[in-house]
Amino acid sequence: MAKYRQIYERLAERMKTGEYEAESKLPSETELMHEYEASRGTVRKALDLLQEHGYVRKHHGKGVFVLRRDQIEFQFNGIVSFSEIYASMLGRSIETSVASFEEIEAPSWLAERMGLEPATLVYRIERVRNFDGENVILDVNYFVKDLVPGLTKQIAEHSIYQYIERELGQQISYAKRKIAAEDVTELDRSRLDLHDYEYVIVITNDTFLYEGRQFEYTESRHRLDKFQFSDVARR
Amino acid sequence: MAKYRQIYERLAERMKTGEYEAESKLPSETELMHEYEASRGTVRKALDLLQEHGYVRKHHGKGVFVLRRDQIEFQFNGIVSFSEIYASMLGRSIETSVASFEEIEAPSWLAERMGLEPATLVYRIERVRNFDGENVILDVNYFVKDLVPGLTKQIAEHSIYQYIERELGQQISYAKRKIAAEDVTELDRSRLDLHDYEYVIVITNDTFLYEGRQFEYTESRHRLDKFQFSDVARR
DNA sequence: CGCCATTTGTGCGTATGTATC
DNA sequence: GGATACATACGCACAAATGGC
Repeated sequence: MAKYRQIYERLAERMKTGEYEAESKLPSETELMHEYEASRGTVRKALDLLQEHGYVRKHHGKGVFVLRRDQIEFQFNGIVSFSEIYASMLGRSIETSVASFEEIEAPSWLAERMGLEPATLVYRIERVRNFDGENVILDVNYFVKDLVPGLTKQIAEHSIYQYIERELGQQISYAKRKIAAEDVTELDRSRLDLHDYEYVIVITNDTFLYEGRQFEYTESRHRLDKFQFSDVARR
Repeated sequence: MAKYRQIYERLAERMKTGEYEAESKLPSETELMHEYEASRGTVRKALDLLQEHGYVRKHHGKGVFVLRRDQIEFQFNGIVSFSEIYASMLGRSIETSVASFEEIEAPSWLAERMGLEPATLVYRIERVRNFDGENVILDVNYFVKDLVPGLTKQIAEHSIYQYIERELGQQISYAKRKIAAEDVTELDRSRLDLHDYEYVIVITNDTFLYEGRQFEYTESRHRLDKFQFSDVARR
């Protein structure tokens, strides 16, 4: 591991254990240089990384200050599937069932949205998330077959992202998300236990690989009362 | 302006105008050194910044590649007031009216939530956002008076954040956000044109200064059909 | 396969600028 | 003004990944 990463991890650990207390000032760059026997540039890279990850805040002329712990706890940032968030927030797990798994030619609206050639093959997957005996979330995923080959129903029952990153070795780069309320559709009614809610919260997700190629479009449709989204925004 | 920022801006501009095309490779660090008469470290800082802001992707041993344009458009990340987002998305401006402005002792639920001493003074502000002749968003803000002194109704009519950062010189550090649907309240009915929607989308916002002190709690209550939230998540 | 040129990644040392106290 | 601390910039050396030969 790179030296600046080692320093980063060591410092992060000392903040987590409380050795460096919240609100306190970290040793100066010069002190850290000696302590870790590194150059100033290396120490600075470690500190930059700590700031980027929300551990500390640097202040020109004053020093580097440890931020309060609770900031780091709610790191729902980045690309996480919403069911994961949901599960972790409620402290319970969700049962997932694959309601539909097919290989189709991309419909025209999808091809246009994703910038695909006509007739590109995609996997279309419907997954229903059951919580406390009720179906409350419907995920409809579209994956480009060329970019995510070998997807199976078994994989879909677990974590597709894990498959993409670990098995295929593809690096996911970024996702565009949109959240809005929509009228309930027939599909929603057939898959979810909607009671008499007339609206669902829909999260659309366009996910891209590192070269900027889009490999996924997903709609995550949540029953109104079971939807919640959290994140932490930083300046 | 720092040299690496100048290089960053120049390169970003050349990508925006299409001089550097999407998917293409940028000149190597050595070439950029000569072109901008800068050291390699400086060029690298500019490139790092470009990557952080989603313009390019660096690849060890291969080069730096321009990402597709549409990625950069939706940069709603960071801390932005939701009305700003909303306005920029529709390409029109929203009219804001301050429906209520008072200085009160923090109610107990708020004191507990924000970790305040009992009887701490806070400003309570209600603002209504009118779009196309309809009141569709109600913002209820609570600001700790000690941390945001001198707030007035006039300031609330414009940008409170701007006041905090420019006039008070306070640095806003991060915000915790939550989005969920809630039943319509009496207050919603009295302030908004709700038609017969029974639910509103509520964004709660806890905002902190750089030392980790919370100075704001806000609820932004949106009529269901007028709510939309976008962001870009990066790994 | 190995070798090599290219390109980005890491690390060091140094000098100077700027903010804070 | 002086001391301290972070910010910027330069130059150099070597490591590691990539791709062509």
